[in-house]
Amino acid sequence: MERELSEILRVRREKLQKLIEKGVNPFPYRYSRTHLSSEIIADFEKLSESGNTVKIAGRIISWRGHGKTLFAHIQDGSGKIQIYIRKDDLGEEKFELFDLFEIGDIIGAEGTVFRTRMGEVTIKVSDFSLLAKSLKPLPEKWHGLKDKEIRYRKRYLDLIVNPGVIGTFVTRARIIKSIRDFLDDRGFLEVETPAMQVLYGGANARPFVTHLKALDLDLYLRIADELYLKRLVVGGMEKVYEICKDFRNEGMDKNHNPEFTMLEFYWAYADYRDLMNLVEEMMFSVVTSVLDTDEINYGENLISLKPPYRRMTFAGAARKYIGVDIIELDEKSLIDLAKERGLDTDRVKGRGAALDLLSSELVEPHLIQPTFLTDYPVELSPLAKIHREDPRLTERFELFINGFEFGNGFSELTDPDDQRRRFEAQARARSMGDEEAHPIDEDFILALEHGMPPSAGYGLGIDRLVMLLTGNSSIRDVILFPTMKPETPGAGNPDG
RNA sequence: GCGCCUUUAGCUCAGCCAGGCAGAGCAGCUGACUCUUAAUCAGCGGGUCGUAGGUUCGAUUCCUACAAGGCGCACCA
Repeated sequence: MERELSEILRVRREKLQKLIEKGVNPFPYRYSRTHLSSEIIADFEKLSESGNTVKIAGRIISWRGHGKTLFAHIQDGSGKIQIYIRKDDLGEEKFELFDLFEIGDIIGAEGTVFRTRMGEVTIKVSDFSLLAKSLKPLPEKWHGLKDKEIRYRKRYLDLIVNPGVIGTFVTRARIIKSIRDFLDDRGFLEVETPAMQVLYGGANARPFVTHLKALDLDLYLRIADELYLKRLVVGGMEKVYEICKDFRNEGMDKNHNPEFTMLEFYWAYADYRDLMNLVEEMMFSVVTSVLDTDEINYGENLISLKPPYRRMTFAGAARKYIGVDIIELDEKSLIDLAKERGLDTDRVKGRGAALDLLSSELVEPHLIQPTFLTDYPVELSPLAKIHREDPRLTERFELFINGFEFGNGFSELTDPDDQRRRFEAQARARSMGDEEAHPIDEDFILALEHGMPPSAGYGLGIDRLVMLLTGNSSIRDVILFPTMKPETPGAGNPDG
């Protein structure tokens, strides 16, 4: 230690030392608890009548000393409960030992259950032991920990002192479980595909690159698992899904973290219409099993996730919200239209990008209640099958809720020759400077050449779904450890 | 990537506009208190004012650069 410890830290070290001198192991091995705090509160009547002893364990989060008695709250994984300590009950020596404990310490306590004059369920402690000494002070109990930087960097503190944070991540886990249950129940098989790929694909995004020394080979972290899952459909896995991290080397903001969690599933012998029915059923199943309701308050909007969801074609929605049949326009007319509506068209390259801009800016914000936008222009969808009634379109849809996209699905392109032509169009866009355009994946085309059954596939950003169902407006609040810069330059280098 | 804002005690925040000994509440320490609950009462300690420069007799305060974070815009899921 170069710097002198502040008093607050020095006192904690001194208490640790005194405990050791008294023969107390400040970091023991185990504790047999009989109840969680929530169980004691739930079973209070029975426990108090029987007079049975309960044993709990957790962190001291508050402390109210009264001379020869003391109240404190102990927080465990299920909640918190008050303990009551009396010198008369414990004897002088034991009671004074408690003086060496403090807020932040993890202790075990046993005793009988009663209700205080103010009505709070409380444990009257007959014995206790130290389970872990805390050498750092906790953030304040009343204001909590507000500094977002510390909350994200030291999530453990956020979890200890800010009520509701654990709940967000419990909900997250339930959402993922309910998706698994839904798909498992319908015969989908969960699989794992490579996170490190020789060639990336399945989305338009810039990838991360890493290097495998053993093979002296550059590898890409996956931006999507689509092309691998479709290879599995070729191989006869007719219903597959994967929930995994994808990695995209792009901007970060409250809707984007460089690593994020995606669900993708593929369903052989179905088309995008079947898929929309399944997706709305899945969304309803998830929200009702997790929240016990099909309605969500998000911001100012009350959103109902009860099927059926509104379905509008891309062109129809544009006619309704823009008043123009944009699908009939060429690139120049589209850009003129965008400029006319005050949009920034500087970065727009190609007809597809112009259509995308118009829809994103002028249509999608209107889609508050769940809406499937269908039949996207072929330029925007290099992996989707051509529409059976209009060769300018694909059989693709995106689901919008509250103006944001909650998934992207289509009748999968299974014609290897058409797939090659689409890849080649992407390659041209790439050579024109579109860094996010799809690279040609010969190995994937080869797989299609062996014959892929007609299929429908869907992708859903899990983090955004968690945001929707937990009412959080930043992706960083639904990811336990969001990506952060190191506090000091070089702090991430293990060799110093 | 651009713009705006933030960074002061362990935590939550004042102070800065108009330069002059570094402040409060909680937490901590000492004492009182055997049903408190933001316990109360009396007293005490605690600071690299984000980092580095500049201006000045003197900088937490003014200026510049840098760093981290937040919000908005742009891009994306």
